[in-house]
Amino acid sequence: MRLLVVEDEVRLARALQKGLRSEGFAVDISHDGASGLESARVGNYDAIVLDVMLPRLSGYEVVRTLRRERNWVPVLLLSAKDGEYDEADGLDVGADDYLTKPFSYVVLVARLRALLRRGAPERPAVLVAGDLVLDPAAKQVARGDATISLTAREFSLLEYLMRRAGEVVSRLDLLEHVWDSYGVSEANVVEVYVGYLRRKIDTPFGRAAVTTVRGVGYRLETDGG
Amino acid sequence: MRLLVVEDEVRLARALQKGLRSEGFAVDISHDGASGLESARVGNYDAIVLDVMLPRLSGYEVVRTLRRERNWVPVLLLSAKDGEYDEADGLDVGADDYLTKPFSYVVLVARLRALLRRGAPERPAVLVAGDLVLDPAAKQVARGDATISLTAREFSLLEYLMRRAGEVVSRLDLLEHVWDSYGVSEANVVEVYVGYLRRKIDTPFGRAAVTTVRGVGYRLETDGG
DNA sequence: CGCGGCTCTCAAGCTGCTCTCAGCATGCCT
DNA sequence: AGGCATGCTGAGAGCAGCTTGAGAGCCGCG
Repeated sequence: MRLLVVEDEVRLARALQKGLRSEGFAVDISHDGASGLESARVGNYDAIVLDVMLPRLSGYEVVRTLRRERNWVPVLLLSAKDGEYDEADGLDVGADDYLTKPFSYVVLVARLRALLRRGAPERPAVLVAGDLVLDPAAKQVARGDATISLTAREFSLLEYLMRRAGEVVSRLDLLEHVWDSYGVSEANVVEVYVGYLRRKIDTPFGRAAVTTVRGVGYRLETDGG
Repeated sequence: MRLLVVEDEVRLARALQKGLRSEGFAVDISHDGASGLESARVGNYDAIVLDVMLPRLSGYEVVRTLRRERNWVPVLLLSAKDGEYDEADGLDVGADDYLTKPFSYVVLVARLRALLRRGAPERPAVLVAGDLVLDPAAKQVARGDATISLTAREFSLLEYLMRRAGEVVSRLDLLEHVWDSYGVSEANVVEVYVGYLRRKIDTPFGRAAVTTVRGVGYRLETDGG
């Protein structure tokens, strides 16, 4: 089992390396966010232990970036703060587990083992379809390198379509899940909003992620069109 | 994403509804166990937030009943007690996650997101006949590597034929099952549509998946022709 | 209080799907 | 082979369903 430990505090990093090695892990160390990200990309690790407070690039940024790049290596976050916000943020951002400093070494090893057992999570925290990426927590959408700004309604619509990517989703289904008021709305809200969405995520890129299936509904292509 | 919140404390329920709506969820409320169960049954929710201490029917009972009815909607339990027994009970009973009151709103949202992420419903199987593949959920058809675009009627026709692959299906049978209106249609709709279908799934590939059985009907070859 | 942005309604216009009809091709029986 | 029955196909009318633009109401913000 090959681990990467990203931790700027040198003594703690050393201690972890030594301890984990004695548990039988192969352990590499990075001391800042940027080099940690770089190592994570190329290193083919079985798991990563990642401090949140890091120079150059925070642990959050590192996980988020990895997940954007569809790298689902198990990540265990370490944070000095113990606010609830941190935990939530970390998990939202795509980490798999979380420990607050000061942590017990034994607990760390136990959690790591659990992570490795579980393997990479089958479902990432961000939704991906081809070059379309939607981050529910950050409320952000990107196509390729371009960040796309959506209104709340447009975002919900795209999120639901992406969660059911590949399937045809009916208008009624959308009314029920994206608009609270199922049956209340008589008019063609759904059509209108699909139109808005296409103008933002399809037209500028000359590709169609959202397909109309006449008489049935709409389908988001799993390959992003 | 459509959520049901079952919580008897009116102010908390309101607050949750407001907050979750601002996150982009569609939120319904029930104030007791019995009506919550009823809503859960018919509401087609993506997830349910369920208080344990409820009038008329406890949260435990609600989950237990749902699971008995083979309803696997993701459920997050909320409890005022914080003994470990509760958690175990809740999870035993079939809940997917658990929070103790007082809980952090941010954590609730993060856990909900995790639940929704996990709750990917697996798609129903596709129909296969030789190199012909039909996906009812995606409303898509492929022959070998080529994706074929069919109209709604053509799709229904092929789907019915594929479900009865190998059998000879009569015109009357098709009128009844593919065209709602059995007997209404006097003309040769079926022939016409079989024609359309062949032009799309047979002619371009130089093979005949649909065979005419004179005086009887049509048969879809199990080996795709 | 005015402004801008978001949500939703409405109506007009267009696309392309569905079905009919008529004529042609093919198969079957004597 | 001839003649009848059955199935196939091309053309086109009608229309349901989708798209789009314009604009009204509403809310939050300065």
